Amino acid sequence: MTRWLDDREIGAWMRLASILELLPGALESQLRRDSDLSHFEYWVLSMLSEAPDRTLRMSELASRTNATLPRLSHVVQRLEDRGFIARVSCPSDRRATNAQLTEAGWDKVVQAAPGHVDNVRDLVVDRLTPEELEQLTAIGDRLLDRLSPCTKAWVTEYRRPTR
Amino acid sequence: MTRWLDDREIGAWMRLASILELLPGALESQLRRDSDLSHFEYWVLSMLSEAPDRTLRMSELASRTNATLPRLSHVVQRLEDRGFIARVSCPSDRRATNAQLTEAGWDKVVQAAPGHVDNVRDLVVDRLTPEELEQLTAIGDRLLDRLSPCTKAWVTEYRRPTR
DNA sequence: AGCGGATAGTTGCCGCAACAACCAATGCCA
DNA sequence: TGGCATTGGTTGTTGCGGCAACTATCCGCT
Repeated sequence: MTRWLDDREIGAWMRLASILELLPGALESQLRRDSDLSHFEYWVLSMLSEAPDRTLRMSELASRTNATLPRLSHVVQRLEDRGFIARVSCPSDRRATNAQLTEAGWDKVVQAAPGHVDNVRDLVVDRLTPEELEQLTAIGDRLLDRLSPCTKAWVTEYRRPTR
Repeated sequence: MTRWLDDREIGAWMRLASILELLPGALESQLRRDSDLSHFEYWVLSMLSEAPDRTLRMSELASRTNATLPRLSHVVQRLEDRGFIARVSCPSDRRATNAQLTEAGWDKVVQAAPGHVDNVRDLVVDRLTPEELEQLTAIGDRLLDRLSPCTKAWVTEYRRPTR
């Protein structure tokens, strides 16, 4: 017996579904235009830029970017071809691969970050009051509990490194 | 001078970005598995099923599904090949095309809807309290104001048709 | 009437994502 | 130490989304 959505529930869901459809494109187009990066590529470079020694294992990088390993593998491949990342086989466990940000990759993030952050502010952060920002955080936690508990765990403890 | 994100802002943004990455996949996989439809295809069929005469102009359908016209055109093409939609050139304006849900298309929505709604409940609606649902609605409105005002207008006035 | 611009859609091409199949190294246990 | 399941990644194929170019119709103006 299906419980259909009532008007309140539908309202919330349609808004979320619309955002799901619209926001990625808005993020992509700025990054593509200004830095020739996809949002996902930016995320990958950004995570590496904050990691100790600018290096992460593929599987760790995958979990921090919410990607599957095959997807990440392809993306890292392309970023390596462009000279932003180097792949180093891990000596202690030779199945594993470490992805390391190159100097050029670091420069790329540094160049891309300001425009991207401006865009995120313009599209999201600055649209919301501090209360709404907190509400969004709480709502996000609820949804991530179901979608991917380990993502939630990692996001919850995340602190921006001091630059 | 870029204003970087502080810890609260980053927290909210990372949660939203993660949801952007994870939720679409979770929606897709249920629909693909149970009904061999993408989430976007479902949305298209669903909008048609609620329209008068089960018919909408391509451009109107595009705006209700937050799609570009080229994208919609491709998708409708495939749905037509599968027998779920018929395209009829509009007599009053022969540039325009009307997309109409066929009987088979109607049956498809009817068959797919319960599982999809269950999934939406499981992933989103039932994870949130009534207050959070209202907060999500308000936050969604704020973001849609910037992302796509006409989408917001349409979503705001939307009411589920009585079945 | 007829020309120019705007509107409505379609088509072709390219790039990325999902999935499955695959390979290689490791750990475990007989 | 040999066999086997597990883990960590990579590769190949397929299908969808985005963009740009194109066609066809309509509208306005002279």
